[in-house]
Amino acid sequence: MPSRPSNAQIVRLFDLISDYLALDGESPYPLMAYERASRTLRDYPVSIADLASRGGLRELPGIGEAIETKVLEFIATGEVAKLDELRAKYPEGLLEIMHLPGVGPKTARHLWEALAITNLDELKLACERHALRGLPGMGEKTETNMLRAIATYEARSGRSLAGAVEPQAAKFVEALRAMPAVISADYAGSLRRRRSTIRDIDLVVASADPSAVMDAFAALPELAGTNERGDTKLTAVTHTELNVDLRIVPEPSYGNLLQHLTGSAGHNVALRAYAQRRGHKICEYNVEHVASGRQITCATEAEVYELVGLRYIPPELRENQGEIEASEEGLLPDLIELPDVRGDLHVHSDWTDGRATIEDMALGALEHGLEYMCFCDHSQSLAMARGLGPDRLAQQMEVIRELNTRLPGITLLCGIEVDILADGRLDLPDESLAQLDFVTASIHSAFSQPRAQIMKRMTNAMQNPYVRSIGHPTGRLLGRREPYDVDLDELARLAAETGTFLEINASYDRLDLSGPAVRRAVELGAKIVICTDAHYPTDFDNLKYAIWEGRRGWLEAKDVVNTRPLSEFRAYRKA
DNA sequence: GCCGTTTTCGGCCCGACTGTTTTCAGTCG
Repeated sequence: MPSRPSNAQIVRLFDLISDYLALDGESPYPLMAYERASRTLRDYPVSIADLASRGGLRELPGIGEAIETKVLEFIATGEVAKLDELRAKYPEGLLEIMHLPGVGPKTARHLWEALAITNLDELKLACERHALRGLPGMGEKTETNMLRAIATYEARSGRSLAGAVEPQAAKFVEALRAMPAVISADYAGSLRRRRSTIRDIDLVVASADPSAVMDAFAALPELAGTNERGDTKLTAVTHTELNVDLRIVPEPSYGNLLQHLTGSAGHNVALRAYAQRRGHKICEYNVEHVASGRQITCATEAEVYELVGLRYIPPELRENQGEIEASEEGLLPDLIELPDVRGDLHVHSDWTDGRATIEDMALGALEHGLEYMCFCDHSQSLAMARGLGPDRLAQQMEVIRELNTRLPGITLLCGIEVDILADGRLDLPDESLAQLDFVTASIHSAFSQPRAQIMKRMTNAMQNPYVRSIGHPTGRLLGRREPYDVDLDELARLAAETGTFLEINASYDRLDLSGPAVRRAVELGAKIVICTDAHYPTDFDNLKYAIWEGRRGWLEAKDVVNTRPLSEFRAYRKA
């Protein structure tokens, strides 16, 4: 009997089956069913194998008889016959190829059949040798685009989205804090610095009984297994195939270790050099006063910084980007916090690609303590999202205005996320835009245009008197799509000049603008709006990710327009 | 392959744009 498979192994099973079926030319609906099942299983927090063994699998949405049978087959035998059949027909490397942006199953299979390309390396070589342009439907541009896509793919290298991982890390911290032997617990590392992508979860614990903590931790149901275990350190792997490092120290050194493991490496090197010049030596267990040889342990991180003569530096700033100098000179920013945000100006509904009604989205915003919110559904050119033309937009306005009269506690505004078309025109006439309280303009097409054309589109949009903000200004999708070729400095200058706001989009696979871009934009005089781009009522929870990204960009509430009460927000005018 | 106050078959968000072409695959949220 094989050992119990991890959730990630089971999820991968169905990802593979649907990928191979796509190569095989199967109709799209079984594929969609496998993909849906895969998403459901991926989000399931504890052992799927246990659930399946109890016969509970079919209670999950999207799991029917066929998929349950395959999970049980996999648990019993470690194999699935259907997948083995498919594997025998196609080289595995085709799957990577078909997941490149701009490439699909048909193209991947075509490349294999016509040029015997079976993996990314061979594809790269073929592009470099211009072997693709001889094939029907492919040309010079195809080769360029594929080479760029391969480069992006190779750079992503196994990092996970912080927004997908943080809830799990927070649960680990909660579970640790509930253990009797635990005095303090936090996550550290890049997750604590609020990087948008992370490699693993670092957990730090203060306890006098490390062995008891490790025993209890290793038994948590979210863990698929443990790898190594010493006296003070344990490494494990979650069902989602994320590595978790647990470090345990005595309470007096907790601040030292937390500071050390939060990093970044660059920050710690700079901090130690700074401390050395002031006669101190910092290590992960204490701060040593070199002249006297006295070693001082720090129960809190703040003490570490105080001991070397610095003001406390928030984790988001610890990237060796001038934070030590700013701390020394008393010039650290007064960073924005989640409760500072009073309104959300980018919310979708089921009138386009949102998944909830206008009323449910409004209630979601109300429950999250927002004072105002603006519906900005898609405009007509985004047909797949059933984007709004002038007539449906007018109808939607009536619905929103009516609801606004009978929903106390929150003000509902009418807006649109209008597409900036490939030629720079907006997707709706000014007469429509003029009716609205707020207009966000976004690029959703022709991403690969040269910088001059992208900037022409941005300029046209920002110079429109009704466009109040630019949505997800660079279009990046973390780990999946590079930003379009935006000149950030020019964008920020234009934003400042025209009085157009720049968005921090809170979707955790966007976080666009990025922290560093925010810092630069504010330096150049741009004002920021922080928006969820919510498609579900629960998406208002994502606001915190945009706050984190903003904090990484040294952002203060005063530079964010939707931290203002509604009356002040309304008073902002375009230049 | 899943689902059902459309219950055991017939739906499954749906149309313009891009790069390459003369009929189409893939992408956009």
